[in-house]
Amino acid sequence: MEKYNHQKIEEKWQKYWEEHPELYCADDKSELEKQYILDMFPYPSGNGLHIGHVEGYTATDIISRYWRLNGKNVLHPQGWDAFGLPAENYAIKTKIHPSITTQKAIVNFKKQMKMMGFSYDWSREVNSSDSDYYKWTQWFFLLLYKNGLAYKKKGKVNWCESCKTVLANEQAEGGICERCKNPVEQKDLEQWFFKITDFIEDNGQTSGLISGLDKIDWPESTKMAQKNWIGRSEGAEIEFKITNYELRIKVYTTRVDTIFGCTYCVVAPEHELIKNLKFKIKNFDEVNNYIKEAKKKTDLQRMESKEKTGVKLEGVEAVNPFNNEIIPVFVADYVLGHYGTGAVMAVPAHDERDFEFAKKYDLDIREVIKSVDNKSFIEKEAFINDGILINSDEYNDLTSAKAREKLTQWLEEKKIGQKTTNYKLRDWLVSRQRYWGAPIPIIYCEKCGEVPVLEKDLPVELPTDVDFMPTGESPLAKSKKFQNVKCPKCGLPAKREADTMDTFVCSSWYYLRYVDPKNKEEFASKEMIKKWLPVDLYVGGAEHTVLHLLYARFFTKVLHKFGYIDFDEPFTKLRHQGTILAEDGRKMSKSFGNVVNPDDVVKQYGADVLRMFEMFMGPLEDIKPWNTKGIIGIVRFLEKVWKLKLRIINYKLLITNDKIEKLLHQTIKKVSEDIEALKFNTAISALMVLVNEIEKQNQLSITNYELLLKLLAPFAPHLVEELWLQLGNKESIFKQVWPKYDSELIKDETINLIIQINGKMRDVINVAVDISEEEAKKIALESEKIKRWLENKKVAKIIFAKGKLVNIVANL
RNA sequence: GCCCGGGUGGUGAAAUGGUAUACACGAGAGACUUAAAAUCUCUUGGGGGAAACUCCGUGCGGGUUCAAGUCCCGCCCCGGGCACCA
Repeated sequence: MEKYNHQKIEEKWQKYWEEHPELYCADDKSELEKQYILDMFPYPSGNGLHIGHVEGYTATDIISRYWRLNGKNVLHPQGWDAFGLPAENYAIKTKIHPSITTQKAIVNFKKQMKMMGFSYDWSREVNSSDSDYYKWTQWFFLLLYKNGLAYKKKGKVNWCESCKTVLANEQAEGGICERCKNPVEQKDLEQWFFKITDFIEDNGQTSGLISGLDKIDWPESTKMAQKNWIGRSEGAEIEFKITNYELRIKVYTTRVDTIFGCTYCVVAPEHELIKNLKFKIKNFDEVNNYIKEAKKKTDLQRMESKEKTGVKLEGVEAVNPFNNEIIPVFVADYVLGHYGTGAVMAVPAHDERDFEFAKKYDLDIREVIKSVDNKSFIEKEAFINDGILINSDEYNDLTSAKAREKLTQWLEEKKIGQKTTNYKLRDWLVSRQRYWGAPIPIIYCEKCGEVPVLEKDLPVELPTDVDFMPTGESPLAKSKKFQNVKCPKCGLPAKREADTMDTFVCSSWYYLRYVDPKNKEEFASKEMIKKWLPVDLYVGGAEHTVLHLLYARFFTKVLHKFGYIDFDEPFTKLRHQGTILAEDGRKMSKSFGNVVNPDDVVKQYGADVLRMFEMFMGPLEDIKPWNTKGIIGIVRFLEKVWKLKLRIINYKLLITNDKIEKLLHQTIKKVSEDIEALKFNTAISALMVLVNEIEKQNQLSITNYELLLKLLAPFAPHLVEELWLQLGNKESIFKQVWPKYDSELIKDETINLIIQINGKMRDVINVAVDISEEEAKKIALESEKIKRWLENKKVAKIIFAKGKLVNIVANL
């Protein structure tokens, strides 16, 4: 018998599959039940596919193959998230146009995916940098624009000096640029935003970004991360009068119940009150200096030192509306300008930050909430929990919750405040001063102002003749041909918007395009949307928890609201593949020199081995370290399967082997259930148990061997195709039907009945599976071992768990 | 600090409240071989014992239960997310 030669076999079958697209292409016309299995489309980097891609893509490939064998009409596409900063940065370094490097990377990625045997429907391939694709990205921009959901606004935005562009908040987490890891600065710039905040709560018939999470099957951690990022908080806005003046300070608080403990107010450095009260502030120079210094700080610097600083606004005083007390006002950068009202009422006794500030500047600390157990540590720290009100006039003795309700009611009656909900989530900044992205389809006319490009004029093509070196100016502004156009409204000379869109805009809708990728009239036809969407299973890395996954949900909700689609959550079920660490336990990184390259592993062991090894390492979602030594286990397993052929005998000559039959059917059940639950590691171990058992027999029927091959097919497609052919079959194994187990056959006739004494196992007796309670107890007590254990003991009671055990409770 | 996960052999890991450690790696012993590799067989949680057998054992301390890796309470440690959001 020929040796198992993975290189030869894998090459052969990859060629065969290429020639037989009907084996894996989704069928738009089929009446069969659909399954849409989606991977997060990769950014085609020059480094090629890495081991982490292989993990997620293998999981979806197994599922896709499994559902096809189960008679489902499976849509399993792949494409390229091709725009973006890395390609452009690389282009800047090498002076090669990003379209060329990207195209090269795509060719390599695709080759590697085929090398892995992934069964993608390549007829639906999309590339976000193709004008056929970004035409629709621009169309979505216009849809948002026309509905008031895309707008231009001047304000403080994140600026990355190294990437020379603005960034969305989600891409500047922790004050660091998501791409280049340099600190982000704040700049005052006019930029384009998408109104994602309109969709936080339910919007008409469309579920909101918060409540929509309740109806989808996503990892709890991902849902929580999104909720935290949205950061909903309920509180109240309250107006504080300023003495001897008409202006008022509006503050936001979630703790109205602590208002009798408010001993000062604080406004953020950028608060307009300071400008408006310039003439009243006696120490304006000092205040102004403080503001200038505060503005200079990056978010990162602000975070590094949480030391509270601030300056009192001399000559300005506020009045607490509840007790008419006159209190000082400070400017301090621990209050954020963009959140709430940009001003707070400070209650040092019950807020950590106010406490710190009050201690530093020696301000009054007044206790107004006592804990239920009456303990007070106010000398050392703030008491921030809810409790019972004290020192609060007629509100004394109320609980915090009740007090909030009553105090807010009073504010609303007096019209000096109201209940308010605030969110941390801000609108999505989508414009970028970079070249390699989809141009924003807006034209500026001196007469008509901001004018959207007409739909019939889409796409606005990205010019190829532009110097893409970044300067902070949008590179597109350098192309006269691109910029100088006629106004679509009045026909007079006008200028195009020169910014491009954030790549996350492109990836917010790509899963819609796969259902109808060639459509020239619409982003996808209603019919195809209805047929395929939403996505049944989405697998990708956890790093997209608040970026792509939030944006994609937002887009879906917009399309739902305007009647383009009839679902408002794009991904019914989501799973993240856990990071595969390097052998040394660190992250794989070029700089550590510990990167495992799939090409090398495939060359040495084969794609089937790599696929199965990654699935066998542990649960899909767990973080797992790579261990080259372990690969040999899978190699041995596949070689065993290969060699089993030698044991085949014609079934007519075979005396049926009940033990193998039974185990085989138990394995069918186990593998089917495990695949559906994405528990590939235990599915593989079940296959190993089966093969180990078959090996112990010296003969194997063709039928049983074929069943084994079918079970293994989703995991090791190349090997099984070859063995299937060698058995004399003419058609691909993937035209077969997934085996069904015989529920009668897998039933056990006898079981090992566990006999416990006080919960500890003392004997095991083989009995009929349906043994009665009476009989079981009798057998248990008759056991010699048990008798010995029960000497000098009294049996108090006997527990019987049907089909499992007998537990004798005994004492002295 | 807050919010999620998670802690089981030498290692990756299994286990609807019911035999803890399946499967795999590694290690040890043996078979085959002049030898090695490969392959095959056996052993492999720890302690005690010649053995039969027995005691201990799922991060720590309590609890619920006939029975806890699994459920509850309080800690410790590790990983991840958010972080001056009032």
